[in-house]
Amino acid sequence: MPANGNGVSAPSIPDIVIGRLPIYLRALTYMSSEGKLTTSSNELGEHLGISSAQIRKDLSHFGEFGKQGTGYSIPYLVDQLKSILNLDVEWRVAVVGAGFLGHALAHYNGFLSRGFRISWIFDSDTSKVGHEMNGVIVQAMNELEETIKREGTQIALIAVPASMAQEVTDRLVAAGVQSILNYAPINLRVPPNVQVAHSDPVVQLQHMTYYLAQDQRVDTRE
Amino acid sequence: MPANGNGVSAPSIPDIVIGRLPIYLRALTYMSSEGKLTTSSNELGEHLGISSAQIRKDLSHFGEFGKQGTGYSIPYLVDQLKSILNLDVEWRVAVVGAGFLGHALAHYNGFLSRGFRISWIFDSDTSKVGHEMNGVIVQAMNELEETIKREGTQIALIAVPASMAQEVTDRLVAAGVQSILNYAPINLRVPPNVQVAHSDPVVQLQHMTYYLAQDQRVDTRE
DNA sequence: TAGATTGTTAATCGATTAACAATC
DNA sequence: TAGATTGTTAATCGATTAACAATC
Repeated sequence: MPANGNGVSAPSIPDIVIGRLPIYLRALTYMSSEGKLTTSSNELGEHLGISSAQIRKDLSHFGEFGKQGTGYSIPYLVDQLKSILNLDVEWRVAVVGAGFLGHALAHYNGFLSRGFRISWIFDSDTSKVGHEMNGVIVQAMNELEETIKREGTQIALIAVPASMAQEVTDRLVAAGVQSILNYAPINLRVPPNVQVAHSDPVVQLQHMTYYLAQDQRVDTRE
Repeated sequence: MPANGNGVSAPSIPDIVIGRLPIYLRALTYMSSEGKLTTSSNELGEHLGISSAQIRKDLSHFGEFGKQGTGYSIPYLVDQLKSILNLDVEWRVAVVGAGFLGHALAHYNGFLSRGFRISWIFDSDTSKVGHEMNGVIVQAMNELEETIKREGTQIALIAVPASMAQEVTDRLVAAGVQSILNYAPINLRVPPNVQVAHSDPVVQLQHMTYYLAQDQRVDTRE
């Protein structure tokens, strides 16, 4: 679901293709860190468990990035993918909720190296407000709207309890946030111009338990 | 990708359908907590932004759970979905890595109410070993194999740095783990009989930035 | 040059949707 | 009974794959 709501019809690229580009970028960055300078659609596909045809088809939506006979220059393709994904500048991100999860997000090193900086943290608990988390001062919830509007914040991570998540969402959206990564296990209602992604580990685990044989489980009877 | 590797051909149900069942279950549980007793494919679809036809088709793979004219009993459908997903007993889960993320996972309340219990935590940092995290004692990494084998652990969460994730995976798989939820931002290699799910917030954010207008971003030049 | 690999086309495959008879 | 909604079929839509001419 593109959910970009910009109303642009035209040769729109399938959202499922967009969703694979960050995976390609991650794999190429990894290859680069291993010292590799070139790769082929076949090699990249084997690394990811994806067919080489799919990789070539996906990339062909955006241009011609390879060379017959030799494949792709990794640094060049990394640059191109970053540009396509609007990662040529750093995105500043707000975190709402300074509990265990907010804490983990604030300290996660993986954001900065891949285009994102946790720049604001909000929490309703006054005992947390004013304290620093990895260089960011926790702000009170009543400062949320003013800060988001003033700074033009477009991206927020929701790390509050499920019971608060919709209310927080409504406030973020009203203040101008365009993209939300939601860690609360509920379905958020947002206007069509706002993007929401979900992170719910239980959904992922429940998907996997379908394939796990019952007879191998720990028997909790007595 | 089913990746269940059990080699069973037959009237296998599409993996994409399996992946939606936990979403349905979550929404139905939410409706139930709101006091609702019945729903229709139309109402559930509106709640989730999915067509009613898709919901009926998905459920039809497993049986007939509704009544013409009145729809679905929520408690009954919840029970059925839990049974299909093998959630009628509690799954015990191991966490590898007791950093900020491992800490957040150990303290997350959402697991227990939805079928999973964090029962073991491992870390290589000897200063963490022996300390309690939400009722679980952190064990040393060299106890991993023995514990996993003895307890028959089938599910593990990987919350270690990317540089350690493949090695940890290999050890988990060798010890008998069948399903892995990986929080490290690298592609794990596993045998075909082992399931891997990824949780990488940066991948989700990069997907969304594709749709964010460049001219609205904060300009970091100057 | 010979070998390798791209970008693209057409064919295949699979998933979603629309429609409706059945029936509560 | 009349209205509502299911489960299912067939049609549509979209995504993946196989194949290959072009060319590095």
